[in-house]
Amino acid sequence: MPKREGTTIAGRRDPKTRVKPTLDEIAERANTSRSTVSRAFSRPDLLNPKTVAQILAIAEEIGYRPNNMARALSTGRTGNIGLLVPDIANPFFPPLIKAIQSQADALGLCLFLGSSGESGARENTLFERLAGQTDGIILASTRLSEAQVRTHAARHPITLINRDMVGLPRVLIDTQAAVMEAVGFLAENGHRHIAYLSGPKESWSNQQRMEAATEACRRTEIRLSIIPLSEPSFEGGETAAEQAVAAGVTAILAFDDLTAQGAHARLSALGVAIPRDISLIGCDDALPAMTYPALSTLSGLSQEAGRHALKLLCDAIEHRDGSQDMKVVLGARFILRDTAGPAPSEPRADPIPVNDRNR
Amino acid sequence: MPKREGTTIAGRRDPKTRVKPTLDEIAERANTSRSTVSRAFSRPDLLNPKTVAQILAIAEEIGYRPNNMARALSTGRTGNIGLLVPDIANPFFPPLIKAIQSQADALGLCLFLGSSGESGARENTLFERLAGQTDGIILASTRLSEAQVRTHAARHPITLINRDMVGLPRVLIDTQAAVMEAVGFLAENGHRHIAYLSGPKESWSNQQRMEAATEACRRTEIRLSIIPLSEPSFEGGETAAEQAVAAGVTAILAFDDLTAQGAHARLSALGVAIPRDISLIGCDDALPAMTYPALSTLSGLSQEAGRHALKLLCDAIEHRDGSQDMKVVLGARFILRDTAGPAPSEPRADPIPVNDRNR
DNA sequence: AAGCTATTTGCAACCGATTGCATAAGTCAA
DNA sequence: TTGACTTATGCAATCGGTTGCAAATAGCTT
Repeated sequence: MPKREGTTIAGRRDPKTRVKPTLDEIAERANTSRSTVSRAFSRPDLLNPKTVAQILAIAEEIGYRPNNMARALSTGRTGNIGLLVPDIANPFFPPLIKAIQSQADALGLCLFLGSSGESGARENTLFERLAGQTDGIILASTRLSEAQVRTHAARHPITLINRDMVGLPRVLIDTQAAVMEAVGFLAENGHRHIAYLSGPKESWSNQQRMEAATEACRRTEIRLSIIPLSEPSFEGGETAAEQAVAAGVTAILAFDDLTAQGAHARLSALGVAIPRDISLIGCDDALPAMTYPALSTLSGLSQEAGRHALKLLCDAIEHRDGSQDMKVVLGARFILRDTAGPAPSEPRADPIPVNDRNR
Repeated sequence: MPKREGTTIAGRRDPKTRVKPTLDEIAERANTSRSTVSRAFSRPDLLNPKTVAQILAIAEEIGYRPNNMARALSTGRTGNIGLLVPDIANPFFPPLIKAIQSQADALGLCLFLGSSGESGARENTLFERLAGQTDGIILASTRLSEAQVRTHAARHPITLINRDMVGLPRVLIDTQAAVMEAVGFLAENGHRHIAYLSGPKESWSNQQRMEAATEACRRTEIRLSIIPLSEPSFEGGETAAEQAVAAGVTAILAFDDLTAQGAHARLSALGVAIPRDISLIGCDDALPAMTYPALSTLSGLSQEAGRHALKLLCDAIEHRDGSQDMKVVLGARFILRDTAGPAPSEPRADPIPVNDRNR
């Protein structure tokens, strides 16, 4: 039995000595029962309007706030949702989190946020902790295996962002077409050897991009060097950029904007001019025009993704029966800004090409 | 009575038809009572080790997860904490959120995140919603009035970040000395008229910075133009930068890094070279080296702030009695990078000064 | 005034845990 | 064998709500 303020009388605690007002206190003051007070909030249509008014007035007066946890225990609905991301500090996520938070807010839902630090194990732990106190969870760019995700999905409503699994509600930002556009642009501008800075293996987005880049390079007969990032961070981008330079590429396609910025910084430090010597293209448009020169990238759509994800999650929570296969695909585009241009050997405005374009 | 899976028998629901395992199910299988099972988790020292082992084995076998909300209802402890920020997307906050999340995680606490969109009203609503299901709440850069904060603090443990209120636990990032350093640097480099892009009125940080800038300019006899930002965002910075140019300043001190980046973008678009024509200094070091050229700024310390804040909050939750006046102050420093330099009329490496430095 | 339906309310059993108190079992000395 | 202590366990109340069902009251009809 919890030790708290208030003395005990027959039945429940004496309302007068209680600190936080409860239904019972209102009931006593209104000279009615707990059930009636409860209904004044949840089903006022069942009650005499005068009764409702009186109860609401008293509630207001003593500053009553319904206890969410007690309600959840009784109804099985918590009014909370969870969001798990690999890394809050990665600029791709804040806009997404913001979109979800703000929409959840509008729906009267509270948001739990977890950052797994790119670790599947931590993501699992967080999921377990949150599963008990949420109605559903959104996994953004999950690093979990398909089996793990399915296990969780069997016990708790889930929506995925940037992970394609049949049977689960999911929102996908499709960057394949955009990657092809980007490679196409590079091909047309004389690039013959480019690098792709590859992100986490577990990342669906990374797989998609790598696949698209490979295919596009095959078609345009461009040589592609795939350089794995030690981690999808600014520092990872710095290191990888150096390897790209060593490989002798004229353009770099980075896993995301953060690594692209890391690459940018390192290249600049090495005296490599962008885009004169090397063209640089990011992904996600997470640092919109926040960089100078403005980074060429693939449009992000993280906010739209967040909105759709919450919508799908709510649907999934509603009719838990329906194992309907909901899938929303958002198409990204290539955004040409100032960090990508012609290959160095092919001067921009020079009427006389120095090199043979088809060598 | 909630309608759920499972048939009802005398007393509680029939454990066999239940979906989520509860204490009762374990109790039945272990042929013991609910209390014993409960103690096997919370006070195993009170039990026969063999009993504990058996119970844990069964729990493991059937995949038992304690119901957090039931526990919270009974103990009054939720194991959750809340964090309210004005804008998740402002790059100052993600590192702070990340630090808090990761430490909360280590303590086994779950984190609710709310973004108020710079609105005090929404912040209030969020607070109300979270108060019922958290043990305490951290308010980062709150936009609430002192009275509002005190009202909340009277009912719920609170810790403040970047808001100085006597009697409440708070973590302050003191940028005044850093602002003075920055202004000092500008003075020494020949700047005679600078602008401060001023953030939200409710922001303590903004008040601090404005105050320090005013004082430093008075001492160094620099003219200071205070330009209020329409909002503390990239766009706000763009607009304000234009006004700063119109005012004819040679240096800009921005409320934070985000607005500084906005200013940077607009200045570049206007053909103003940085730092040749105008020096630019941000605040918070939120975009560390993520910009090019690297932004001069005041060190952020948001992660340290987050860590301290969670620590203070936990203390406040422990001994709720103690209205001890805890205050942690972190001192920021001026970080000179590439966007600040000599005033334009005073050439950097020119051995023959064109203007009189002491004019 | 009796009969019947429609509205309002209250009773009491839940939700899934925790925990004060009492009882049962085990240990040991006399 | 028995009383005095420990040590382990169980009983049952409690946290603060929700809700199925039944009882009470009100409103109409004839």
